[in-house]
Order: sequence, then structure tokens, then C-alpha cells
Amino acid sequence: MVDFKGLETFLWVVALGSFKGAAQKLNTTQPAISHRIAQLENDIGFKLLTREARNITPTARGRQVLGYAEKIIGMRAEMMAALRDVSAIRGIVRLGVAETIVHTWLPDFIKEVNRLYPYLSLEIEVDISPSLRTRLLAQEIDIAFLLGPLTAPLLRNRLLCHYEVGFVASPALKVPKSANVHQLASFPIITFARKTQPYELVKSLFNRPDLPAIKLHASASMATVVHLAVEGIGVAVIPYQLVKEELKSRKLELIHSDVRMPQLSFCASWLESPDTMAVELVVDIAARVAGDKAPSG
Amino acid sequence: MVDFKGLETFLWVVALGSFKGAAQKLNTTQPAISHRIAQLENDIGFKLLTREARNITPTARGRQVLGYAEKIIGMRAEMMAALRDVSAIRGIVRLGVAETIVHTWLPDFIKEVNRLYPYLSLEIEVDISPSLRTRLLAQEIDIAFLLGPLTAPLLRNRLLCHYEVGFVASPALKVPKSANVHQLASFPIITFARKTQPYELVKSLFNRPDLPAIKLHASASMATVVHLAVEGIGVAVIPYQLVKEELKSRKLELIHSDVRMPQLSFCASWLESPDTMAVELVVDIAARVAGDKAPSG
DNA sequence: AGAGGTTACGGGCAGCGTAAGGATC
DNA sequence: GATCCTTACGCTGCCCGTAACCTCT
Repeated sequence: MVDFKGLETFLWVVALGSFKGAAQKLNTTQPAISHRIAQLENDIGFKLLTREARNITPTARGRQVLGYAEKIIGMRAEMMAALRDVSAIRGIVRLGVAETIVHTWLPDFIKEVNRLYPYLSLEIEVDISPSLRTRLLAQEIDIAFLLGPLTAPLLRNRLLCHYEVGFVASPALKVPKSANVHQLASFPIITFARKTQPYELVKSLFNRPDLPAIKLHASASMATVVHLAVEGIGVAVIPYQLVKEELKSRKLELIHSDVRMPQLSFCASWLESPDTMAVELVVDIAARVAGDKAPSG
Repeated sequence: MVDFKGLETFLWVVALGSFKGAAQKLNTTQPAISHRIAQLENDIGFKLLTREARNITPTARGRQVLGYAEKIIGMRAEMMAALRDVSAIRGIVRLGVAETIVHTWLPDFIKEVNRLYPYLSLEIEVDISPSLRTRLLAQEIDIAFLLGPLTAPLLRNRLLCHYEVGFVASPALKVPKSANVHQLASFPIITFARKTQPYELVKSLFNRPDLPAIKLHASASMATVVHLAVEGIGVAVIPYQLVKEELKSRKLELIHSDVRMPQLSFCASWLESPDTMAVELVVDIAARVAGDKAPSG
């Protein structure tokens, strides 16, 4: 079957008037050009070139093919150019982000978007996942990076990263390194804001008949959660990723426990619509950056 | 580099919504499709398909590529169709032919033209080569099949066939089977019309001080030449091809001689001009038919 | 004799098909 | 468990480059 290589070779042979010239232009050998043209002529079913000594000209059929070949090759070039034309990706994308992400890979993500699509602006707002969901469905934001995936009609999701959640506490708090649920329940628990997935999870985990009522501190600010934990106010339930520094500097330490905490999965979510080009490209970048930073953990 | 196969595969995967479907459609295996898409995505530099379970849809970039791919594949199909569209080859081609050809492969040629290009009409006139040349340059005919090649600016030639020329005579004439130039010169010589290449050739061959003046009969009609020879009027100088039948039925016989007769080369000649499509196609057929009929002899 | 196109031949690599793997319903 | 895409692997066949050949100036 006729292929791009054959057409391109044909174009150059005609343009340069010689096989040898085309061979140089295309960084190959004369026999290769000869072979490609022969193959093209076979595929098409007609001789395309008259090989009179020192004078290669296209035949009637060749001239006809020439026109099409130019269009076809041009179309491919145009396609590649259009795909790579970052200036075509412009405008504003309104992005809602859960705070965890702000503290992990959001800065890298923003840099990458600005690098790849300098004509694209990001408007970023940070909120808890449930709020983001509402704002997304109200079309007040274009994308949300939140705890997901969300289920709603026309809503598309893309998994971005998972974070392991666990108990951390200041060494000053003297929590046993390996604590069962009863031991943990005796400390105040500090975690995300009310209505968030982790908050509800923690609540349900400790809401057992055999456990005393626990003190549950909730904060919409991650920094506050960390700060309270470092100050020894209680045990924080938080993705490890957010307290890497504190763990390293021994301001906080990991508490092993028999409480099984599921991972937190973060998704990009957006509304399906005819032109979500910019949105999808932004999601692509998010997926890549998030994957690079935290390859599933 | 992006190739037709990749684009075509992509089109079918999107159209059918599955790799498996595309594999069946394209008579190959699912892994092959998977590989081609992966390759295409590599070449283009973006993911083109979202592989969510049971739901394959193009990405933003994929939709963009889709449009180009359709155009490109369509263009190729259009090209192939146009090249094969015999109804596009229509009109009248005025053809001038030397009589020798009329008696050899012209009927086959006409049949072939009519078969391949039923919408094309041939207007044929028969004349001696010098007249054809004049008429060609005057643009009164579009192509000439004549003794050539011709040299004139803008004139293009294509070799069609060669004919061996020799002496033939009726057995009744009692010409020695092997005759030297002196013996031959004692008989009347019958050949082509005045001003033609063979006539001039014969004249020059026998125009020697050591030879008597010869009787040279010239006829613009080949049939007349043959008839005169069969009737024993003289020795004919004629392409063997034209008297195959007479040689077989012993009405004429070959005379071997020390006179070296060069071959007659017949060419198609036509005037270069922007649209010589039909003309060139006709020449192609002539070259093929002449080659088949008389592969250089 | 030299330039340029074609043909012949051997090697490397891409692409295919089979088969196993993995994910989702 | 079934379905469908992906990955692994061995193989075939194509395409390329080297070299010899042919043709025309």
C-alpha cells in the first residue's frame, strides 16, 4: 500500500530532478530511492517517472500524483504542527484543589503547566473536596483535584495519586510505637475538616461500643493539623507524605496500629463537554507530575 | 514517523470503540492494534485514547488527530480513485501512424485503448513519416507513430519497436538465395515512398560508382509493395514482419545479402505541453502493445 | 571514463502472531 | 470467570546499505 515514505521520496525526486539528490536530501542511498520509487509505482500501478538520461521528469500520472502527494504530506506536517502549537492552548482554566495536593505536587504541576502552555492561565482555589465537588457541578470551576473518584453524570475522572494515611504524634506525647485502637482512642485525634472523607473515616473507626468517646479535633488547614500534632496536642491522622520533614527531624513519629486505614485516592474530575482540550491537557500534566512525585504511595 | 497504517488503525479503533473490533476489521490481531496505537502515540507524543474499561474514547489530542487522519486517509483514497478513474480520460486524441505499424500492431493497440479508456476516441490517419512530422509540428495531430526519433524543441519521443529490414522476392524471380549487392542491383528494387527513410537508404546503398543505375520502384502503400513483389516485378526492401504470411506460404522468400540494412526504429512522438495526460497514457499503451508484439525485432 | 539509475545480495530491525499477564466488570 | 487491553518473545519479511552492473554522455 502507498505510504508516506514513498510519496515523500517521490516529491523530492521530482523537486530535485534526480534520485541521487533525493537520496542525499533524505539521508539514504541511491538504491533505496530507486527501490522506493519502484515500490510506489507498483502500488499505484503506473510509471510515475520518465528515466531519460540526466533528465527525470514525472509522467502524466506522476504529475497527478504529485498534487495529491503534496496535499497529503502537507496535511501531516500541518497536523504535527497543530499538535505542537502551544499558543493554540490559551485562556483560563479554573482549578479547585484539595489542600493535601497543595502541599505535595501542586507547585511542580503549576510550573509544568506554565512551562508547556505559557498562553494558558490557571486560576486556583483551595477547598475541601465536598465543596470542590459542588463548585465543579455548578461549573464554577473547570477541574477539581480532590478525593475521588466522583460519580455524577457527564463527570469524568482520572486517578492521580494515592496517599497512605496513618497516625503520627509528637514523641513528647508518649504514644506507644505500636498502639492498638484502644490505646489510640485515649488520645485526642486531630484530622481533616468535618464532612471530609478522612474525618468521617476516623469517626467511624473509633465509633465503637467498646471504645470511649474520642476527642476529635478537625481543621480545614493542614498546616494547623501538623502544628497541633507537633505541639503534642494529640495524634494526627494524616498522609505521611505531608509530614515527611517532621518525621525526618523526629518532631513527629509514626504510630503503628492495628487500625487499617485505607489509602486516600486523589482524582482529577471535570465535566465532559465538546471542547475540553485545555482541561484534558492540564489533567494529563497533573497525572504525570503526580505520578512522578508519588508513584502510587 | 507517523504512517498511514497507524492513522487508519486509529480511525477504526475510534469508530468501533474497541481494539478488538479494529483488529477484526483490519484482519489482524488485537496485540498488533495495541502496538500500532502505542507506536502512533509515541510518534505524535500524546496519548490519543483513554483506555477506560469497555469504553475507549479519544482524548482531546485524539479528537484533533482524528480530523486530520480522516482528511489524510480520504485524500489517499481519492488519489487512488482518481488514478483509476478511466472516465476522467475522455476526449479525442488525433493520431498519425506510419503504414508499417498499421500492418503490425495497430489493431491491437486500438483495441487496448478502447478497452482501457472507453471514453477516449482515437482519430487515426495514415501517412509517411515525413508528412506525419510536419503535421505533428503544425499541431494537426497529437501523436505520431513514425520512424524516429524526431528531434525538435518541445518534442518528446518514446521508442516503440524495431523492425529488421531485408530483401524479399518471389521465387519466380530466381534471385539467388544469397545475393551480393551487384546481383541485387540487377533487379528492380521496390520499396517505400520517396522521401521516406528506407527509400533514401536504399538509394544511397545502391548509388555506387561500381554499380549500374538501378530501377527503384516506390510506393506509398505497403500493400502495393508486397503485391508487386509477389507478382515478381522486383526485389522488395521491407520489414520482414510485414510479409510473414507471404514468407510462410512461399509466395516470397528471404534473400540473404552482404548489404547491411540497419533496423527501422519506430517512435511515438508528441509535443510537450501542460496537459498531455491522455497522450502519455496512449503512448504507454502503444509502448506496451508494440513491445509485446515485437520484443525488439 | 564518469555519472547516475538498476539489480543482486546479505544483515538488521520493525512488525506480526502466539501466549501469558493484568485489570475490570 | 469472562472479556479485553497489554506485555513478552520468537519469527518472518521488509527495507536498507554495499557492491556489481548497465546505460548514456
